[in-house]
Amino acid sequence: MGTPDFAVKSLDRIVNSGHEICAVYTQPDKPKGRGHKLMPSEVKEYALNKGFTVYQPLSLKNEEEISLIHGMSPDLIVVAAYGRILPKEILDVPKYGCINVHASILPKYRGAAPIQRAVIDGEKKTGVTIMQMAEGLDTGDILCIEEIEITDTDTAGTMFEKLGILGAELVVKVINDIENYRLNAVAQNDGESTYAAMLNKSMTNIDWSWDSRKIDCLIRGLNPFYIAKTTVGTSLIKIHKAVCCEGKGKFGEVIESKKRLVVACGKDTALELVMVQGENGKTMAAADYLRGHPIAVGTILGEE
RNA sequence: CGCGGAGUGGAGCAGUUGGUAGCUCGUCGGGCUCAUAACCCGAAGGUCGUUGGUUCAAGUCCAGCCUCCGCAA
Repeated sequence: MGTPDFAVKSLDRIVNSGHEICAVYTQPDKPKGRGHKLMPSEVKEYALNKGFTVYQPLSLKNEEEISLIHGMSPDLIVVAAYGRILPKEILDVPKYGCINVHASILPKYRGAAPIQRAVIDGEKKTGVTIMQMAEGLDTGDILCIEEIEITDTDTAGTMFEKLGILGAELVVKVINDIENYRLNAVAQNDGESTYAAMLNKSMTNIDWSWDSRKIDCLIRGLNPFYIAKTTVGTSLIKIHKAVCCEGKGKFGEVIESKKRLVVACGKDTALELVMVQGENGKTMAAADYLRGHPIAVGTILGEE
């Protein structure tokens, strides 16, 4: 059970390691993209390609769905970024229960956006946890954890990729020796848990009073799901990529705008904007942007 | 039928009420300088996304198509 590319990676590894797949569950097709066309999830595309049976129920909390799964009598259900709650009746169906591939070092960053939140918070490392699923949200016993570094240039996008691969390897390892891992499961310390709430658009406006590191982490943690933005006069500008650098000035003040575009931030730090995108434009290097949209030194960003 | 924007020399943009296509940067040549991503002089480079239409005349107006992008999910 899963939906995005992150889940495809695990599914693919499971398939390739010779396990039998009785069915693949994914979210229903949703209208997406320009024109509001109905688009299948990445998992669905992969599964159909491989010829698996695909189910896309709106909810699993009803008799029909539960008995359908019962009928398949699976040994194990593997869930990765599925985005639906499994009722207890389903958790209890498989011989080995349900396991989940979660992209954080539990009990930290339980919830919907663990990868993005870890990058935004400036964490130095994150990881993948394979856990036995319980009724609470990401509260089950831990079967296996592997950590991975977050570098200064990682974005939520690159971490998704890395963690997806790591998760796929790890989940196969656990499945192959499931009985042993179950015996050595460790309960989570609920007192240390934190919750990674979903991202929303109100976070995308850059607050230039923050120090540049914090702003950079926000930019990288949102990318590519959202792109952080600010304003130049009355027009919007999105910032795809930035890097911390030397300099000081008023919050949001442009202190260099010839070859490089540098903005002063809080605590006497500064941020060089590297890849930007103007309104209705495509994303481009800051120097390219400046040729067609000159910005005077001293301009304050984020103010109308 | 979800809404909206854009396609102009290598790059990024401008082009007003239709009438010789401009700007910043880059490139090439020359000059100046101890020196430079600096400065000065000069040059090359565009069938204005595509097809058709209106017109004496279309980058500019109209219709279709292609490509890209934002909102929304």
